[in-house]
Amino acid sequence: MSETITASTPARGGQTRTARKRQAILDAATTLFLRDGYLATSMDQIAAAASVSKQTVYKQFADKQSLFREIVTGTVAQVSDPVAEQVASLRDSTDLEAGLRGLARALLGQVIQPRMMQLRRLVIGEAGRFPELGRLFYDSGPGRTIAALAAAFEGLAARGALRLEDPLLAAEHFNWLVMSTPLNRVMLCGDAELPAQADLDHYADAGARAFLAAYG
Amino acid sequence: MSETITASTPARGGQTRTARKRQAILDAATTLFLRDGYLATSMDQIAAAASVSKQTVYKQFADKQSLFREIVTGTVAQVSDPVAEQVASLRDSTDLEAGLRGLARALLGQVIQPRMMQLRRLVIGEAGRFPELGRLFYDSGPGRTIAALAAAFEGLAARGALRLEDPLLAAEHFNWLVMSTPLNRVMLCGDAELPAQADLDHYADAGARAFLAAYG
Amino acid sequence: MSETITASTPARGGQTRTARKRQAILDAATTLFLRDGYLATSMDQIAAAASVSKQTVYKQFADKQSLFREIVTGTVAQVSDPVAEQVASLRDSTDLEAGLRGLARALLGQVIQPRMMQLRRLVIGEAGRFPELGRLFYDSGPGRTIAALAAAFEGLAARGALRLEDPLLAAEHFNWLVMSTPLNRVMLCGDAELPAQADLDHYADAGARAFLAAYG
Amino acid sequence: MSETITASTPARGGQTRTARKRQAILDAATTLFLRDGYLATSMDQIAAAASVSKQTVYKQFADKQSLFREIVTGTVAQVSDPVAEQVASLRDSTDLEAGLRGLARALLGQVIQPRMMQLRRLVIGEAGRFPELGRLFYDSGPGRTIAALAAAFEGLAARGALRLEDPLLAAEHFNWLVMSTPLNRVMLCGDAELPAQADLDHYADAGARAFLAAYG
DNA sequence: CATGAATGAGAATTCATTCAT
DNA sequence: TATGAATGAATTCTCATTCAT
Repeated sequence: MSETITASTPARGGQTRTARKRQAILDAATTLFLRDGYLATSMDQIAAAASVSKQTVYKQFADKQSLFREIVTGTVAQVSDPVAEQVASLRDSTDLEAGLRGLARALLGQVIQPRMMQLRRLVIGEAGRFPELGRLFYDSGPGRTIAALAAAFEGLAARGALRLEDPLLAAEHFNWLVMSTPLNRVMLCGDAELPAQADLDHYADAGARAFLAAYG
Repeated sequence: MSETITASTPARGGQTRTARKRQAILDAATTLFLRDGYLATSMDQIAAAASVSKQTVYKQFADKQSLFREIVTGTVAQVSDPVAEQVASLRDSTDLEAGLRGLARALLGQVIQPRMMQLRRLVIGEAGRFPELGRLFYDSGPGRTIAALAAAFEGLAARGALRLEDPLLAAEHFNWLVMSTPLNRVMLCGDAELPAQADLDHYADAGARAFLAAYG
Repeated sequence: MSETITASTPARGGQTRTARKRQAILDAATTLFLRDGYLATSMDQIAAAASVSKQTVYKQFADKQSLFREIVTGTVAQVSDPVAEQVASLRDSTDLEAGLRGLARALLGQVIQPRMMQLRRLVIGEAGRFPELGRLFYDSGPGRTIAALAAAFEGLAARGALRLEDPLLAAEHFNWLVMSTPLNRVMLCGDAELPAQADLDHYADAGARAFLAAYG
Repeated sequence: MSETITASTPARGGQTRTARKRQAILDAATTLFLRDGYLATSMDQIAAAASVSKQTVYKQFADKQSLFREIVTGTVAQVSDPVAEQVASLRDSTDLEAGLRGLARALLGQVIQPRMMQLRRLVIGEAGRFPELGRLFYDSGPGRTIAALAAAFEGLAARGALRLEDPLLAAEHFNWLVMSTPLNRVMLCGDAELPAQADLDHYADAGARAFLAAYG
């Protein structure tokens, strides 16, 4: 018997047609939700942007809230991963100042990405409607980074490379010294205000330097 | 200014009836916008909450956007005032550490108020729709505080009480060292996460201490 | 001061404009719900039939269910009243057979009205969605009639005019002897099957006669 | 009739796969239509409940109305059969009272079954949309029973066992004396109101007794 | 032949805004 | 002037039915 190609033909990219459509919906919805917010984005828009019928959207996602939650959860997960490794590499750094400066630049670079800033604005703006997403964002974003920093700092303090009593507090201080200034400016004044790379580096370096002056 | 005599009886509080209704609308709209956001608040709700007909709302405010802008502008103005004085008083403080600690507590106390946090979330969430409000908030909030701090720090540096090259940068560092930790936590995790007063003081003190360790 | 005619001008029929519109909505909705059922009647249809905007409908009635409940409750009330009096007059009737026959005709006449039959069908058909309406209908319709009959029969039995042990049971028997035949036929076969007045009288008389044969 | 050989393997129960699917659809649709009504049941639900694709449903049944008609017709047929025999057996009964009482209990037992009550509610509720189903139900249900009763009663009257002029009328009276009370209560107040078996027997006995008192 | 997608419409409900009274 | 009604469109979600794969 010849091999019949049936129903779910696994076409482009090894994905079934359904999975491809699902991905198109997720992509479209991500773009729209991040740009316009939850209420200002309609399911019609999403379906149109994904070149998919509304039915298909509703067959894949129970309702608008589910879709939104999935979008935010997924986007958070995408961005929260790479941070931890960078923090961990701090322990082995021989030149602490250089290590902190590099880390500062990396962290700030992560956080200041347009996509990341939109997500932050979105989550903050919808904190009333979706409180669990705010907490999720905190835990996988700042919370996670700070926890990793605290662990690293504790190690450095044990080696005498840092002088500190409360590693968590020091981690908070480092984190926000490095990124609060550009973060808040961009968050409130828009991506138009996004500083040039040189300025970002300057903020990062200055934050690392101030941290070392206080805890070095 | 001469008192305008209108058809309306100038009753309670020396305000004309029209002015009183206008105020009722503003109050109601402030509460609702801050709680539910721009899109989720309807003109019907506002009129009902102000015990006023919808027509009256439209007579006083051209449209929803105007009303929203006025609300945000007004609320921003209310809160941004008292900060400057407190910063200015830093110059005359004999005990710098105590002065900074007091200032830190005061600033954080201002910023962490529920009303203030709601406003911040609202402005950030609507940054896409009302970019000018984001900038306004920044300029009358963090921007203004930081500018005042920079001026004060410059004076202290001139007196040799602080060691710094870039007063604006130092001001940024002080500001965010003091409030970033609780601010971000509450902003994302909700007012439920609002720390107790003792914890707030601790954050403020720790921020001031770290600042002094770096710049003192 | 001249008497100003303000806002709610009490116009036609002593009703305010709002009340008049409300009544128009109720009338239209009654007709449509009775004719087409709950699900097959749309709020658009109702608004159109009442020559009223959909907004006006929703301002008067919270939602479709509320409107439906009000319709059914109101229609039930309209029809359930006149029965009791007729039953009560039975006690004073000197000619029991004539009295019962008259009562039978009256009861059947009430129940068999098209409006009443539609209501019955509607309530039965929606018993799943609105169980409370089924009970309401029962209590104000058959239940009430039967209770009144039972009371009357008890009196007659005390006078020796009827021979019975369980007045409630006798009341049930009388009621259904009189109306089950035409009621069930019309309910299932439609108003097209509605018997002529002479046939109705015949059913009523035959029911009363059978009742007397059993309980006389 | 020759057994058709199709592409499908004639598996379980000697039924072809197609026939099995058809049956699954009918079962699922029966359950859903009886429980939720015509409009509130969607073809999607039916397909899902039958574990069959929607296309398969439409391959077997032209449209929703056809499927509904088939459901109701079939369910009516299932239940209407056993009644006739029981009625017929009345002729040979030596003890008329016992025979009537037994028949009354049997009839009521048939009619009061939950499945039967759901069907009755469904047919009544959809009488507007599907008038032919109401008539069908009447003819195969009450109509058929009453006709059989009339025939039996005529025989008994000829034997002098009953005293009656209009056998059809007597049949109607017997039928409704026996079941109207519980039937109407359950139909309107829901299956929650379903009387216990003892109560049902009591209604049946009382109905038979009243009938005998009138016609014996 | 059967699965998922598409269609095209229609449901309930809400909105910002503007007339009429 | 201020109230209720109207407008007209948009929202989320569902439906019966039909293609395409």
